[in-house]
Amino acid sequence: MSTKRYRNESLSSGFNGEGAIAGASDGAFIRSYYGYENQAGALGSREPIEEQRRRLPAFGHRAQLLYAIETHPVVIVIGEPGSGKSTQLPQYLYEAGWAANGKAIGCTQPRRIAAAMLAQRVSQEMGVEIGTTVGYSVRFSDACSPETTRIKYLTDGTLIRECLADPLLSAYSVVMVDEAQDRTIATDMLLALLKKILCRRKGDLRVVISSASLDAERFKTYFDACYSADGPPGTGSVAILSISGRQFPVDSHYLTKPCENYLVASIEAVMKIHAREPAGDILVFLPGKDDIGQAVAETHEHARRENRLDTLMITSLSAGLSTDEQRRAFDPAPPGQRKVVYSTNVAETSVTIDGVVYVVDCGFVKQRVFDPASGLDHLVTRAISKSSAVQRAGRAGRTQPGKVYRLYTSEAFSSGLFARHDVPEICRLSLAPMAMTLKALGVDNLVRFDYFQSPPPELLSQALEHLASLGALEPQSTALTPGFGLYLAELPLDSMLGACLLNGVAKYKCAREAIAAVAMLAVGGDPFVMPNGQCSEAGADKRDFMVVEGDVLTLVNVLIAYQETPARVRSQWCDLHFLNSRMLDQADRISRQLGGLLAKMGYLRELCLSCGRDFTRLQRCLVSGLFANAARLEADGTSYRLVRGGSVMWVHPSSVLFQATPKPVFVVFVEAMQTTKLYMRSLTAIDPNWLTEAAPHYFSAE
DNA sequence: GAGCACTGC
Repeated sequence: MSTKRYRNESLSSGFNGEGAIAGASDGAFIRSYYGYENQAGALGSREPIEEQRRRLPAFGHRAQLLYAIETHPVVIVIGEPGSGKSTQLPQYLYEAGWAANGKAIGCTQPRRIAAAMLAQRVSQEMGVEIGTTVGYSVRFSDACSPETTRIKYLTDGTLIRECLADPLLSAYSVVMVDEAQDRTIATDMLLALLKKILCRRKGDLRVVISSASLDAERFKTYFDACYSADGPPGTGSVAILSISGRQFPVDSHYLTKPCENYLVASIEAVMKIHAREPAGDILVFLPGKDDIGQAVAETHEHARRENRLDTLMITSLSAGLSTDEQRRAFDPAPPGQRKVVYSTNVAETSVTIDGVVYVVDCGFVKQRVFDPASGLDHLVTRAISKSSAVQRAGRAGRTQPGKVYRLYTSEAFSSGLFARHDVPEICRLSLAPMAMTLKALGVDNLVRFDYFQSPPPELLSQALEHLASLGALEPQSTALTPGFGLYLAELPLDSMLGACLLNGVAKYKCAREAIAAVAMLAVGGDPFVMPNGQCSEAGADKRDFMVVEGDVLTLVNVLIAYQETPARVRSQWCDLHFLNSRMLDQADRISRQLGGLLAKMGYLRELCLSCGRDFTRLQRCLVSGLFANAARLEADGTSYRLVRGGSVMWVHPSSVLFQATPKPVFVVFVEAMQTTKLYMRSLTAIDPNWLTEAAPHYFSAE
């Protein structure tokens, strides 16, 4: 490993190392969620809150920001992490009277946890109860009151939903779109909707776009175009502001020659840091859970052989872990020990781990991509972007100067192998949900819509064809069909699952089972836990719920049994049957939310209908939404072939049909996964006649 | 006989 001192320019530029103090920051704030607010965080500090607020970099820009927003309908704020932009800007606007007219200042976040935590933090800073002046609104949790809430944190998805009821967002005087560099589909949609709304509201709405990256010009160009048409010519519509962050310098170290195996290299790097570097925790970025598990085991083994096990605290972090399991990664190492956290991308933006001084970056990430030709999702491991590398490195400099060890050469990093930015979601995911929402908002022509970034035409046409095949679009006008299409757009579900649900309720009269099925599938994952040493007992319990019709019916059995268990003993019941109670609780909440939405759509009477033991009704209901994912057994008796498109597919080993012999001749699946083979997950055995019944047009050529 | 990155309404 090269020890040449190399300071990454994009990291050191604009970073304010000198004079930086540990105090209130976005990071300290997120950390407080895990209960560590007393460690150098703002909340436990003796310093009065007002004093802490004044020390934030954002405070020095207060007047400048307020002037900019007074004189410009759109302000773009480039803020480094730790600048205080997310917590302070809305407060400055509130203090300056932007909410005095009874309207609210909205601040959107891509993630629920960030919205809730920011609201928590800001309500404390302002000394008010959460849900009064300061509130938040995310799925399943609404701490807002329309009468009193003036600063409102919400996810961008929630604000888009609010657009459906209030297309001009008339309840807001200012909308701040935070973390715009993430470029989620929801953020992209919101930018486009806000541009339209700005033109209609004639100057009484302000938009603040807050982004960590430096491509402010792109945001400016997009919103400037809005004003060249019907506003005064020339400049004056969009202002750009830059707020430096609170970040210590991070020295970058590259490999002198490429490594063959990033897993081996990362463990070596950890052991070297541990042997040679002064105190400070190590954060290692790996692409997936399996890598992390292996790394934990091998690091353990290395440390044991070197007789240094008592000097290392080895932890892992990924989104799938329970809160208790995650907590260990945030626990401080005991005295005399150094903590190592092997993490997926969650640690890149979503959470901040205190005390990290060294970052090891393998240079890879797992990303979902959608193939419009087959209509299938794939999970691929690919090289990270340069901005992602900078973000990962920055994690080493939150509390003191740090070091990043990059497991690739500096030549490779400068080459085209690492893209400048990540491919935004609108260019790599299925656009069916976006297309439905835009249609529901009255956007007729999705091809000529003024996107922040235009999606690839093949993704857009695939989405429209897909929605048409489900019966959500009128054949000629491509408007949403009055009942089905509009309802589908209102459901917080993937379009295929939404179609299963609506047909299950209205057509197949099995609302109870249909709701249970889509709720379980929406949560995702495997409800059956296999504890070490108790695999045979756990396997026996799994068999109690298993049915030959496949995974989805098995999931329905599990959730209905859970729901029939009295609430106070559900958790013990789950332990007894080796089930993941967190997952079932989440599925139960989703099923209740869906029930409420269906009742509002006028299906109150149908809601209690059940198909009982008549499973075929539920199977036909599933086919009505999943027919595009139909596969037929090949002559070999194990592999399948997609009915439309012809890809060869395999039953995923997690499926209850994996061991079944003989296998069903026809199946529908919920998702495809490409790893060593193209696997089908969440299967249901079907009768091929149901395919033509559900979608005669779709299978007419067969 | 393999293994789910991460969000969100």
